Amino acid sequence: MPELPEVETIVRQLRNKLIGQIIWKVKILRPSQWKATTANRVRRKLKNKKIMSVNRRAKFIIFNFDDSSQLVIHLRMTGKLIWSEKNSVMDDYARTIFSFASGACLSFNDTRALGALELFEGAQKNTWQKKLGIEPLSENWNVAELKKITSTSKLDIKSFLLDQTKIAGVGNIYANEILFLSDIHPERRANTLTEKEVGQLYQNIPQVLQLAIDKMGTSLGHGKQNFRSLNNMEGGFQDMIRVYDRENEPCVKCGSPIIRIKQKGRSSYFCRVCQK
DNA sequence: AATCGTTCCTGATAGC
DNA sequence: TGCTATCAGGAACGAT
Repeated sequence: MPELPEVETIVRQLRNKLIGQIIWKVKILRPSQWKATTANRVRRKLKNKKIMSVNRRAKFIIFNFDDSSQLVIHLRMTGKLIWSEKNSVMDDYARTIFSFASGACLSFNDTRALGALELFEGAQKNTWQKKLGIEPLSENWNVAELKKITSTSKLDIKSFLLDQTKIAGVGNIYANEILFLSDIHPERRANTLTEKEVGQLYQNIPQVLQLAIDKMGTSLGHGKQNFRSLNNMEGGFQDMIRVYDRENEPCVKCGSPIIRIKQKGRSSYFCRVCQK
């Protein structure tokens, strides 16, 4: 499941390929994944646009075009991007294929088809990200703000970490890992955390995400839902996972079995001895 | 305003 | 073995 580190990995790989490319044709095999528009409109609008830059905000991938419009892609659970210098390799799960004037193409593959694409232009530009919270790896990341937003939230801290309007980019794997490293029980209410615990989160959130970027993400999962970055490249952070998907396995610190619970329909994994 | 439950989607898996 | 029911979960959405 692509979270901030996985999306950042893909964005860095895409930059090397996409900047300067001009869209020639867009083949849409699953129109429902294009939000608020029709396949015909997408095809018409995107033709001849030149990609000037590729960026990330939270878990969103952004293509900025020469006319200042932007294409925003969210991979959700199983979205993948496949780059080809020549013709596209057809795949059962190809949902939208971008062909470029250079002859290269980029295929958006998505097994579960939960991913979303949207084109923004003019006044709508950047409105989509207004609701998103602080970026943990940006200069906006500061302990005073983290203290403020935790102290005013009644959410349990695990759900807080997943709430994109609070902190942008953390998903289920890293939320669990961050709480383990911070010795915080996932069911603790955000507004009950001590100053020391908020300090732990302040350090561990960017630290875990940055380490995961260095490892090019986490390739954990079953079969076709396993994460791969551009062109099916495997990440390396799965070897460093301490609690996620380790139910009943021994805690790496104390040896007691890792517990699994559900919070708002999401699995949480933790050590009941180490996390208070 | 903040929080909660439901929905989308399909391969993997558990249980019979 | 083969079938069926359940699960995985990010975020939009409507309800509270």
